[in-house]
Amino acid sequence: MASLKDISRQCGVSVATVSKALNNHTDISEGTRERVRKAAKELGYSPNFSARALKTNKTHGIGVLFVDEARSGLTHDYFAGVLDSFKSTVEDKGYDITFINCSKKQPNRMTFLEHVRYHGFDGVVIACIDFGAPEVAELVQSDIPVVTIDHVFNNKIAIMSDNITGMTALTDYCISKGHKKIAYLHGEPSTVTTARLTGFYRATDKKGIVIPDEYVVGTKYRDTVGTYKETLKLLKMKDRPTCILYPDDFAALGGINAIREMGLRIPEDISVAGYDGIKAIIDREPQLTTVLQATDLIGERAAKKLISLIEKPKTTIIEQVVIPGTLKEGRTIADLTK
Amino acid sequence: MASLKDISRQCGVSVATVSKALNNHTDISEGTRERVRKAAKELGYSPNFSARALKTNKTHGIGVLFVDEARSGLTHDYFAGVLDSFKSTVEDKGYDITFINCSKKQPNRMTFLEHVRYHGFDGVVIACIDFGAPEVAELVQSDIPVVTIDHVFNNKIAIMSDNITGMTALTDYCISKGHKKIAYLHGEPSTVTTARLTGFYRATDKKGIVIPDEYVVGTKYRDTVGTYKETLKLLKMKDRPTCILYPDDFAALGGINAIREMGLRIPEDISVAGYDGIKAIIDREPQLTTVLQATDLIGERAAKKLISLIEKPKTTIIEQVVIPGTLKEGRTIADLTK
DNA sequence: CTCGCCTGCGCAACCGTTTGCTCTGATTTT
DNA sequence: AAAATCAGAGCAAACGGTTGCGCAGGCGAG
Repeated sequence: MASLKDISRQCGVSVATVSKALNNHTDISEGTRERVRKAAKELGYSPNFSARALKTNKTHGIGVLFVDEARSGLTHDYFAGVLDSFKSTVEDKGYDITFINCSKKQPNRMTFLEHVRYHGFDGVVIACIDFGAPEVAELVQSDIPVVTIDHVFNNKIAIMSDNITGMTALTDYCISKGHKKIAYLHGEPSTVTTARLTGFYRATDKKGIVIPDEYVVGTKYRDTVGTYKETLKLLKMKDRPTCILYPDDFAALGGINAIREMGLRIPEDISVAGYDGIKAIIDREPQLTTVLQATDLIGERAAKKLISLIEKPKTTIIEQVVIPGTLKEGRTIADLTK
Repeated sequence: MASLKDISRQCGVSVATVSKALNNHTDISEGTRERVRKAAKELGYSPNFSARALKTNKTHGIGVLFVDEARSGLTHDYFAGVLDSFKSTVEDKGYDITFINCSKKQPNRMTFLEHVRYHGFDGVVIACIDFGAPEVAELVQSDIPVVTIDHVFNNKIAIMSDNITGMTALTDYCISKGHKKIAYLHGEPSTVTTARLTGFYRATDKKGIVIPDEYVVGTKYRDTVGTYKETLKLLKMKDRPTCILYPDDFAALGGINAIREMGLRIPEDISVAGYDGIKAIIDREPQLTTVLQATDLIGERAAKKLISLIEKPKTTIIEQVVIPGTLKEGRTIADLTK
């Protein structure tokens, strides 16, 4: 690989001059600059990231921590959407993204923080992870600029999908269609789940609707087996609900299959709704009623906030940005008012 | 950040000794090694990736080029699956992955190859992209170790999902259920499409089944609008097919909706099948018959091949690895033989 | 004519690591 | 006892690029 030295030799100027010429410093004459540029092109010069980073202590690199229980969050539609949007936003601004290695199999693996320091990432975005893990806390509490998604840490920027309002809207919608016996299979305990439960009860409380405890059950996110089983239980109750809300669109499929298996129709016999707005699910008839999370906006805001924090740490406001979702009315909630 | 120099000062030994001690060179006494390790821990030493990379000319970094028409391939279930598996495999072996910047919005953006050289990636994996783009060709034909997925370049390693056999199996299955009038809405021209068309005709030819040309139509991948329209056309034909095969599971949804809209039942009135095996689709009743692509295996093989090419360039065989898919029998193909 | 300023470029240090070679003192071999 | 070997540690250059400072020459102004 051609280096600055090669160009300097070719042009008969110093390495410093070459560097300045290529970086558009003002103290280089137009003539020299052109000669240098030409030589660079001829020699196939390629700047060296490592050398530059070593000297400037800036990498223009962002570390990404998207970890699912199973593996990375890549196969998780919601997070894949967020990441996709995040990626394209930071790339537009000249940042590159690298995954923070989360392999457990490595002989002497680094902690997340160690890995970040090693690479010298300018900032980090975290999502879809066990936020309680000590390793995550260590990273978040370091001096590295960090933005978290869907989880709030003290004194750190967080981008939050508005789960409270979203769930309230969804529940309100069900109530407005005349449903009173609404069951809610929610996800495992987490920031997100808590918010949605809050939203759920906020809606029912406001209308004075009392939801029996056995209607509200925790199941795993993105798991059809759990929802299948719990749905069967709900359907076999003496006082069966008229409407079942699921942790997410995918998990809803388990419920839908259970309902069909019992010979019941959706929405005539039983109404259902999901959460997320996964295209592969809501595009299919009967269209699932759900709450569409604005993954594009979430990723974009996360990216912009993080870059701002990196480039203007003083003036960047540390805050929780809440991104609203939108109720997506499908055809799986029956109108009982007619 | 503490550096080797800090440790050397603390321990009263040279920087070289510290480096060797931490890297387990054999010419350092156990005593010194221990003292160094202790000091490193105390000072919170973190190795510097850039310095190391600069010196050794090795980054242990892999560049990833997963570009969709829309944006990255992250929201594409198939590629997300492949990438996820790829990621975890290389991470287990101590490699990190960074996306090759494909933003078009950057003022003076680098070409893919320039970006790869800049970062000094040890290798590159390419998928889900317009393989005809000159920039991609430039990258592939460089001296950088490269593995492509689902596309063959001359003299380069390629990991291929076995689309020929997969499609043959699917078509055979339809034929075995007594279907003769099989329509195939395939994707836009590409390596993958060509392979599947080959597979399709191989199956029909073998059984001496003649497929009218108007039964075979190109539509976009992962697009429900196109398949919706084309399905309506097929259904309105005088001699309507009994079975329609779609470019992929997601695109199949458009067809399914069109069929339902015409008041037809699946599979009683018309049979359908997809391709890919997207969980959010095939887990729903009636389960879509499809071909499950082995994303896990594809990603893993791509990773292992690439790492082998990086670490043992001499002995690594340049070949096309073909990964079979599996027919997933759902409930959307009617049995006409009974 | 002299002074000061501006323009254009080079000097040299430095970023943190790695590694081949050298040096020293001790131990083993003959 | 002299020579050869060896373990353990340091020296110093090198990787490629950046940047504050200094310096020379040309110019206009006083």
